[in-house]
Amino acid sequence: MHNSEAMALSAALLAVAGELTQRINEGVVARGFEGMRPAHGFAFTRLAPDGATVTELAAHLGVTKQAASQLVDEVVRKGYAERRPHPADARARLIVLTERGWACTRAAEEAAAEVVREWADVLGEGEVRALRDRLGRIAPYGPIRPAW
Amino acid sequence: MHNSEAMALSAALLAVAGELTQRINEGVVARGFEGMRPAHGFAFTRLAPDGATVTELAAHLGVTKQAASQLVDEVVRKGYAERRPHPADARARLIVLTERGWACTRAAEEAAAEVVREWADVLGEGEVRALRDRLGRIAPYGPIRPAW
DNA sequence: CTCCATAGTCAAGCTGCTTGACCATTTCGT
DNA sequence: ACGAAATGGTCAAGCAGCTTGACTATGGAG
Repeated sequence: MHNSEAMALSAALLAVAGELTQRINEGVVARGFEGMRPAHGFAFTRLAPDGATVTELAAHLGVTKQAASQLVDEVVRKGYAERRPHPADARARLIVLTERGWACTRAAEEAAAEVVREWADVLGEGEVRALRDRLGRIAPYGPIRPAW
Repeated sequence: MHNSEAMALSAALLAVAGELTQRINEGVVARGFEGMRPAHGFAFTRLAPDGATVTELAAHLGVTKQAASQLVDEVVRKGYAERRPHPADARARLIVLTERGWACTRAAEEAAAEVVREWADVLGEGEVRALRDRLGRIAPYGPIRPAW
């Protein structure tokens, strides 16, 4: 595969990723969750199962723990999460989503599903599943980083 | 397709896009082009064919023309591009890549090809081509936006 | 020729991130 | 068991990249 083909793939991938992020965020805001940015959503996906500490969140987002703490301040102030004492470590705090935080997460899922449905209209359902499987096989493990 | 499947696809897509961006940028820096950020690369892809004006660049990147002008200042100062008088409009300036700018673009292509080759090792060459084709069919036309 | 739109820049301000410093608690080495 | 080092978290200051607002110079429509 030539370099120019690799660039074409890269460009398409980044364009699709950029549009997806923007569309999800717009969908979330349109559903009444104002002032939310994409980074909040990525934080929520880490907090969703059982909560997380600030340090874990920082690692997930690929930023310093100060930046993560600041982001937590913001979502706590807006009512999407709360800080609880950590059950096993008195230094740490467990950040967990509130009911409003869960509602916002569901809104993001709906918005994502809308975009994916448009892709299915173009590619067909099976192709979209194939896309998911293939991307899943090359997706890295590390922190989620902004595309640029 | 359920919402959770859409989210799985979205997460994989964004993770892959984030890693690709980071790896390309690291590859560019490792090849001796220090102080380059991903945004520079996206600017270069617009400048590459025949140059562009600041306003066109701003539209391509989805930022204000002041921000684009500032970015041009930076790449001009670093020797990757230069401002020339526009052949058809005395208000405008045509921003074109220097030889060093072209070298940097080639370095980005090599770095991208390296990452794509790793994908081919996992998925196979045919699957990667299929990925490119499908992403190309759902890629939007508008400005290239940062993933978040 | 007049009037408005457009290309570009200068200046000021904001936001989200970084680095550096610090305290409280846990964990490790002996 | 105890002191030292590591870890979780926050406060504070600074910075980079972006925004809005204001302005000049040129182009184009009537």
